[in-house]
Amino acid sequence: MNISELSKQSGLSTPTIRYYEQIKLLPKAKRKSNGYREYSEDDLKQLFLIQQAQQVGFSLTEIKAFLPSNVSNWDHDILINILESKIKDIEDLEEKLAISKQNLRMMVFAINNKPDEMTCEENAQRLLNLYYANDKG
Amino acid sequence: MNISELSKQSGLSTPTIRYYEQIKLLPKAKRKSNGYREYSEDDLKQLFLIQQAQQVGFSLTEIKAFLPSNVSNWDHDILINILESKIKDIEDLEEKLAISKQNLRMMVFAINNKPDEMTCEENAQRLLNLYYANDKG
DNA sequence: TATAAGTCTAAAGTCAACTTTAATGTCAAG
DNA sequence: CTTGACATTAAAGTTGACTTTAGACTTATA
Repeated sequence: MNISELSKQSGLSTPTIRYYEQIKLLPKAKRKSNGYREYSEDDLKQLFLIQQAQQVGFSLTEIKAFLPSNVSNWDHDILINILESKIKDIEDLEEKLAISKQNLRMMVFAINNKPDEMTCEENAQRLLNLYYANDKG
Repeated sequence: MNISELSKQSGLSTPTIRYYEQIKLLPKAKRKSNGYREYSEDDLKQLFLIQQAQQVGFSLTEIKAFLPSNVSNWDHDILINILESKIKDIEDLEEKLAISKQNLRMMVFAINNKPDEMTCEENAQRLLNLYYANDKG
């Protein structure tokens, strides 16, 4: 498929795809006789994989290290180590997310239950304190 | 406390703290007679809160909207809506994280169980396919 | 066959979130 | 009373991840 088709299917703009090739996040694309890039389903898979990794907070540089072409050059134990450290990163982030979610829920609760005689300003301060009480204790 | 003390306690550099004031993520700091900024424990709390929000993927612009001073100006229902949409964002991200974690675990497993007669290149391709089998089905 | 839509490259521009620089002022220790 | 650590500002520079621009070539449509 041409680049615009890959763009449609992947949800990435064509300049982004060319940019990924430029920074070697994608291998140099095969070219047709007219010089146009030609892509396969595998390229599409790669792009989905990249997007997924990006969404969970990995930088393009980090992702680069995980491309199969790179992965195959690696020492088994080092690779396992890196993978497990990524799993740990994710678990750390999951914890932070859980805390933040709980804080947000508490804010919703606090706002819904603001005592009538309290001004908005006072309530705001009260929220910040609640937030912190939860955060630290 | 002075800016360097706040820097130490918060883990943010002094230029970053000044930068946050500049973009109004922090209120204009009180000044001592000599012009030095003076901070309190509340400022430290704010910085922790900002860092926490940042870690779970909110931009500084988004965070700005949640500072108590801004929050107090808001319409109750809109505020609740925003908070709940943030909770949803977090839940979406949690799902993605779970998938990525599972994928990483599967890669670890696959690497540990690579058939002896397979080359690294072949194994890499096999991993990508495994990754995708999991991803889509 | 002209015109629009798609492709190419290289280079410049953008935006967020900082950091660095430069030039200057203040304070604490010897 | 000077030296060194800390403070101030405004402005420029950096990095990551793209997007936009400009000029040229190719392909599909009216």
